[in-house]
Amino acid sequence: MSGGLKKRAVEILRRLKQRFPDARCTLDHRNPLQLLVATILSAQCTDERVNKITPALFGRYRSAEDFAQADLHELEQMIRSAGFYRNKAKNIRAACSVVANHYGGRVPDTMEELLSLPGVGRKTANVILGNCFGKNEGIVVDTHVARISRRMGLTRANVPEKIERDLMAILPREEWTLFSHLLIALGRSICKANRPDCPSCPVPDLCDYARKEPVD
DNA sequence: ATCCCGAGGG
DNA sequence: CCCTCTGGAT
Repeated sequence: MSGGLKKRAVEILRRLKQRFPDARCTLDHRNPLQLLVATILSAQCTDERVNKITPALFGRYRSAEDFAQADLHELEQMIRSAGFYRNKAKNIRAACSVVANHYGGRVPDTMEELLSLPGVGRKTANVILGNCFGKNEGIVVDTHVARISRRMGLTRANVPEKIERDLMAILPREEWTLFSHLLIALGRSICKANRPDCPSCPVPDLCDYARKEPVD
């Protein structure tokens, strides 16, 4: 059973909150539309790079309709440095076109509606629901969350959907959004992909990886 | 070389 | 399950 696992997860959460009291969404945005665009841009690309692009982008395109009518080539050039720019430009324009034409210019606030937008998967939908609408419909599973959850023994799964389900089963729902931000903060600073700095980690005693891979 | 808050398609 | 799409930072 997962009774012990739940307690462990809650303790991990408690200590991470102490260590990263300011953990939050690091993508710059002022409204759901901007977060939608920024999140599409963030695929396989750091938030810092997305944040370098968005000021000019949001100055040039101010509404879903603006994005929907964007010249594809111009949009591509503006987001070039985020990588996958052709797909992303197409997805931004297509998603905003649906928002403009089918949702009256407002980004929808349900999982089902968000998933119906082209270029929006579970991950992007969770980011928007959690950070714009205060909803915990699921847990954002990015590469950090996936890697750390496995290292800590909170899941053994590899597929993001399965990892998400495992995490949802052991974490209090009201903490789902914060949990992602905390693990991402930990992943960027300490629990990195190649050389995790276990001695600096606030939860090495609760982590399978730290216990069997003692550093130095 | 490896990694970055992915999604869609085969 | 696999693959592709892309560029910049380290």
